[in-house]
Amino acid sequence: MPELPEVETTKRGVEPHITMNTIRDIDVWNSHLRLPVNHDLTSRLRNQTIFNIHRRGKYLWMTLSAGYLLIHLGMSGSLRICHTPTPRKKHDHIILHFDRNIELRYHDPRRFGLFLWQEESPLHHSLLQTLGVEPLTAEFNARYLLAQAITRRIAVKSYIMDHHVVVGVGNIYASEALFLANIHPQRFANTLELSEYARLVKYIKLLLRRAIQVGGTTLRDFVAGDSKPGYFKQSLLVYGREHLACVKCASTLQSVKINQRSSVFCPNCQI
DNA sequence: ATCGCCTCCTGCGCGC
DNA sequence: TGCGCGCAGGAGGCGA
Repeated sequence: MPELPEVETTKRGVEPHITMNTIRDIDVWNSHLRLPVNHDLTSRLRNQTIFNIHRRGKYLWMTLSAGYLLIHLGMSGSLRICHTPTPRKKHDHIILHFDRNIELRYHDPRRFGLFLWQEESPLHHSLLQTLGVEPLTAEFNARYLLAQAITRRIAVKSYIMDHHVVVGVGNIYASEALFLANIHPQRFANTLELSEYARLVKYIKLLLRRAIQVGGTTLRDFVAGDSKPGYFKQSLLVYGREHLACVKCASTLQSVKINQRSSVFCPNCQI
């Protein structure tokens, strides 16, 4: 579910409720995530104050009194703020109980996410060490993409979704950005020119910024941290529109599988 | 070094 | 109404 805008929206949604608030109790209903939740999570977190929350790629991490909490939402995860008492929903796997009757709930039907206590800064964790540049910084630019692509004979769509290159570009935004930039998703990454990467960078930044502004794309059950649904989905131009008309030229949009991921594009506009 | 395939898991929408 | 099937936004690990 979450791409970078959803994760950023989640961060902003939960931030005012949990920063400078203290965890008093922890319920772990299911510890079987992508990596198992620390067996001693409850004793580690009890009576710790959360000082701040950060995002790196699609990872969220918090600084606590005596350590760190590293969270990834996987494909179906979400965090939400509840006020005691709120009935537990199916797949609410971890509940942090704070002062002021506030709860932070980690909900994840597919359990591809992470919820890890860390002694050291998560930035040193092997999972975060190999991440590429943040898409909304100056480091992410056409020259960088061109240089990194020299040895990459893979579909450009797979290339921009590779988080060792740039973080936070998932299937939806990759499809949308390639459409706006008029670039065919199956072109090999090492065949694009600088001007093409410049267009791609421009539209990736534009799409991500816009999605963050409106609070993340709504898909299925995504609800932002403050329980307000995002409403970006209606502006998707190709994702989920296979067989419909291209908004630019009215040709019929096609779908191909690229690395097991459905990829919708306009065969006329994208070359 | 690089690439593509597989996997973890549940829920949903579709066609029959 | 019920059932089986394919598909889903992530990302690490594996063999080739």
